[in-house]
Amino acid sequence: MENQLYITNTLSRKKELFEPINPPFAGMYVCGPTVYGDPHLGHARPAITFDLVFRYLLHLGYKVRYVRNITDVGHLVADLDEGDDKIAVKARVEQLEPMEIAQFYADRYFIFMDSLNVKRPSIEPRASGHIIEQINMVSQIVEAGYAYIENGSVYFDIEKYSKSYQYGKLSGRILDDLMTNTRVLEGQDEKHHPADFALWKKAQPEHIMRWPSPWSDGFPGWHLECSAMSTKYLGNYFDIHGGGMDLLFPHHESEIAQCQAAIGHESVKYWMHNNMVTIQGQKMGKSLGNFITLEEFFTGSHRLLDQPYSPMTIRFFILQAHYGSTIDFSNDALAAAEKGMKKLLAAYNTLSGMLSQQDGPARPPSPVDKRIPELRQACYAAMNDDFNSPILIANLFEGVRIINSAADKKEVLSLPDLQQMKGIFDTFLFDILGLKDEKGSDQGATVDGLMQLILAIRQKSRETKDWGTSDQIRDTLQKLHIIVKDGKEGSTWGNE
RNA sequence: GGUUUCGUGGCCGAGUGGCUAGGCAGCGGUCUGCAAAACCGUCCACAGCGGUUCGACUCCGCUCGAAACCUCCA
Repeated sequence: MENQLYITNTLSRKKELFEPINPPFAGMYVCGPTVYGDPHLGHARPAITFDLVFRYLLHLGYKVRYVRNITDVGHLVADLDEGDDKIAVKARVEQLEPMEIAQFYADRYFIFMDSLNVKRPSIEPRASGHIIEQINMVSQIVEAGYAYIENGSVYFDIEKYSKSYQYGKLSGRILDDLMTNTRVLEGQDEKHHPADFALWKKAQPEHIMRWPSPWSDGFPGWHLECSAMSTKYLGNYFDIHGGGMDLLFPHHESEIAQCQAAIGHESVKYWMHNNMVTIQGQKMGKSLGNFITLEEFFTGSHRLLDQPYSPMTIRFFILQAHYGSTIDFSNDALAAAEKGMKKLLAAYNTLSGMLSQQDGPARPPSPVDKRIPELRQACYAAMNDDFNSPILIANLFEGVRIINSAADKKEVLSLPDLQQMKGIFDTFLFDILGLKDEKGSDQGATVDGLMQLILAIRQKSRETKDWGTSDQIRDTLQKLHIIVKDGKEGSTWGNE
């Protein structure tokens, strides 16, 4: 029980035991970004959430294929030209090729995800590269009788589908409500029913992104790419499909219907949804003028920000909440996250220092502190309980207390104890939570050597009680954002 | 209006029918040349009203409040 992974399945809204369909393989598909704007905090949340899932499944030994798409085509813009394409609209404004825009923002996305230490998925397919697969899927749905063709466009027939299957099972919606509550938009008169959605749209003459198909020159409907690409790379039945909660309806609901209609059965075993990031209690969005890009977070250049926040601070901030909860952004919360994370990393460095000084006075070699295996077990229990990263982090802080107590000589840990503790941090803090120490990486060895020299000189001045020199060194370093800490076994340094 | 998710201490954020979440901030101590850090101790909770129960922050109902989705949006 305690060594088994449970996942909250949106379909059942319950925690279910994770049993992969074809162990030791595991397939996961996550809805990726639409690349028409700079990545913001809202992009970071699902990327980090499913990075955590990816990392943990890998750690458990699964051979994971993680597919995350790039949407570079296919989203309709309802409030502009009907049938237009979001990327094409922006392109026309800026007088650039649509693919140029998509490429630019896809690259930006990759850069910022890398800085957040989000592992690259196994495959990152683009919708524009899978038009044939999408056309094939539309054909399958038409042949199965769950779609109709109007004037070169193809629509999914919700009423027909609902006779055999339940449209709305994922989001809890009822078709009757959809009938009465779906707003009737202009230009939707081709639809037989307001809830029907486009599988293929005929392109207007001025529409730039278009492809030939059996029905018309046009482009695929919004929900199709994920169904086509997930099943192409993961098979007709795969383990996990993830995404933001805002995609539950209609996107994922429609994916279920498309796969059911085209393949004859559903394609996803576990649905996972991360909750939203809010700013001052509201979802961020362009229209609200409150969205903050990742670049603005890293540079501190947005008016709502008191200071820059590093990528790892953002990552830690997100992981400090469970993926199923909303997290509300504030400067106070981010500053607190930053301090907490630094404390965690500092303790790890303390631990490494203790291990590197093992040649010195003998530590008791054998007695193993039972708190340490218990801690490891508690860490696994947290992750197995629906990827509960906040509990995992709380457990690691328990480890921090043990480490610091030992460093303070309040208690003694044996060498195996220290090594085990280090193993826990290596595994959970770095491999699974995916944090990393941001202090200078390339020149790390050089800087460290210089600092050891400076600290040695300062130590001499302290021994002769030359407090002026000692404080001068410390104060000057502080201006360079380097903090010197005087401990019982000499001084150590770290970045502010 | 419908669907879904929530309302926890100064801030963020877990969790549970009776047993300490954790972080940040505050307060008191220990340590220290001073400082920082660290360690120990400590204050501040479970929106409101009913109900079930030996006992509810945790279950049920209602009220109030918030968010997301229902139209592209992570």
